[in-house]
Amino acid sequence: MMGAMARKPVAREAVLDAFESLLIAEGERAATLDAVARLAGVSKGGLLYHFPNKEAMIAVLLERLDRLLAEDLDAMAAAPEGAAAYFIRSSVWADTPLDRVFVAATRLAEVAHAETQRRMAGVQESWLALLAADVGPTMAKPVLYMGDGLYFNAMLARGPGETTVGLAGDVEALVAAVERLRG
Amino acid sequence: MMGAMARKPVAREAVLDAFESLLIAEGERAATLDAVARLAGVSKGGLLYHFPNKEAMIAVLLERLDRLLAEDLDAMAAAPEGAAAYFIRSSVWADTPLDRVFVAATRLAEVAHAETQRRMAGVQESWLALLAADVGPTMAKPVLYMGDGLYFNAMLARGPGETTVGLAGDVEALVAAVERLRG
DNA sequence: GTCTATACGCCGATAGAC
DNA sequence: GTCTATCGGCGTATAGAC
Repeated sequence: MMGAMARKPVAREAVLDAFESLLIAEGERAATLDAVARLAGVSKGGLLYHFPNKEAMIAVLLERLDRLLAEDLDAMAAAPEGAAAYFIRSSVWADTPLDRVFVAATRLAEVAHAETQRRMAGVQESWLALLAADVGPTMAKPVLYMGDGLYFNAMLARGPGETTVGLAGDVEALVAAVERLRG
Repeated sequence: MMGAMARKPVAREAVLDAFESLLIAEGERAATLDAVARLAGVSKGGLLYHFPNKEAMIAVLLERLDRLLAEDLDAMAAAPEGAAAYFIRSSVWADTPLDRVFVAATRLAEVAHAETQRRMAGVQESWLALLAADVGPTMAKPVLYMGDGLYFNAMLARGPGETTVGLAGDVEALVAAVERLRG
């Protein structure tokens, strides 16, 4: 028998993953309940058993964002290369769980979803604080914007996923730039 | 009498402006034909007289983008402070005509509108070329990403418009950062 | 827990009056 | 040139069978 903690049926996670994937690959408009259900391999009715409505699905996605982000902030604070270098390197699209929720959430923020916008603003503040501790308060924003720009470009390319080949090569130039800004 | 060049009725421009405003302030999903028509002060049928369908409206918006962008590239190339400093300063949201079409177009690119994505990629290349001529090939991308990050943040804030007050003060730090990267 | 069937509103677009 | 009326389709959500 499963313990009392063993909830979260597989179907539920599959639905959430499908929602995330569609947001990333095809944008918010394509992430309809129908499309999500199809990709997750359930019916629309089945989907709506797990999530009473679309807002509920978004809310759980944002929980996932919070959780993965908290882990990443710990890693960033403890990074041997320093928070700034860690941040830049992790701003390249690498299809990690955090990359995925982050981009998915960005798609929601872009269509003016208020709660998502609030969360994303909070994320930026957290990153900024750690960057300021590493490279100083005045250079923190330049570094933050460099990382954000990386994401922005990856997303415009034509949705991430297709790893813009040139990008990986740019990271070292960015890390080098960060070193010059340090102090 | 107006000369042969005097086309473009006011209503047509009003519709385009309304479309742009809605994209900026409320995102792509809110920029429906109904909403655009209402904001422009015409009926849906009236709107569809000027633009046979929504794609046509997007196409004309992209023409506006191209036109304003070409002007800005000229100014950037000729800027006394250098292309990089000009670029960073102009990446701050200032509600200029170019800022507005650019953000509006970004909203369309975000929902995976193919043609818009192509145009935006072209824009990035043009900027990159001018930046490379100013700060050198390796530091061009760090500068480009800084500017893009500025836009990204302004858009996440909660749609641009509400000028994130702190931002204006950050510009000098960014310009200073660019100076450090020069070489 | 998962499905089918269905209600209902909104979106894009057409037809045709004025 | 601008309007009203209307259609087909899709997207969210509900009801209820299995």
